Amino acid sequence: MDIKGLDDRALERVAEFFRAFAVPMRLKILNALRDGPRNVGDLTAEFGCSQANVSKHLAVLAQNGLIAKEAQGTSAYYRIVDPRIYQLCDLVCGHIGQHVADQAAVLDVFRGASRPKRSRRA
Amino acid sequence: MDIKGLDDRALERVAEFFRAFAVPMRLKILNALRDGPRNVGDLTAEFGCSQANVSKHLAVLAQNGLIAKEAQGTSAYYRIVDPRIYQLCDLVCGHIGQHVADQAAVLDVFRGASRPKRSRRA
DNA sequence: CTACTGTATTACTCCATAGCGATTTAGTCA
DNA sequence: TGACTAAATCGCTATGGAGTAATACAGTAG
Repeated sequence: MDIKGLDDRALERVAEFFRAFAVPMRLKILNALRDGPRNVGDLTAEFGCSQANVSKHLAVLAQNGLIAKEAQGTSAYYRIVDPRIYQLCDLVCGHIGQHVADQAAVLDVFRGASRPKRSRRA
Repeated sequence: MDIKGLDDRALERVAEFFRAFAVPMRLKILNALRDGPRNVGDLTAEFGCSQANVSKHLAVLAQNGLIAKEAQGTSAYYRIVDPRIYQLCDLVCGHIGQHVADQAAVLDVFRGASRPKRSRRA
């Protein structure tokens, strides 16, 4: 499954998937679901935002196959479908960490720090 | 490097990173850079959109540490910084493929198809 | 210097969507 | 049946950002 030869329609789908991760509140929700299913009221209380907001974000995540809903009485419990998504998040976090470190090194250069040495990067 | 304990500021940063991938045109650009550096004019011609648009997307990608710029005369060549980002894209493509397959299976169920058999997936 | 070329930036329009409050819908219990 | 609770949906505002054309800003050549 390779992104290389995808047509416009498929690329739009991939972009939509990334968009599901592109909102801090949704990342919070995914984090909260790490330790097991939660219902809408719980999450609303935890984040201190409106119930409508949480419900909508959950719908977006579900629509992208990231979480699944299970009704229990009047409650709706959501759970992570595939824990591998956390690997994806961690990959990104790692990359950002690296990027931030690089920027810090560049800043050091501008500030005249004599430590950089290994910034052989065009 | 784990997403679990990140504060709001860090989550905003992670979301921004995902946002860099959340536009089809930017995915196209990343695909185009797979086989080596390209300049702005080339990409503009290839995609048939405005040069301003390409330039702006390149700036966003560069700002997120995904690509790097190298000036050559009046031209600006951009290259992929870390090819591992394609692993990330492929992970996502795989997940989408799975998700689509699941949806197709569900559709089959609703259409009364008696072929599904192997959709053992909650 | 001027003319030319390739990029970046500006000013702008338009659309998608995050967020909220209010309402509707669905499930439960009396 | 009606009252209660939880979630989903609706109507709305405001903001972000993708796209464009036009302009500004290099670098190069003459």
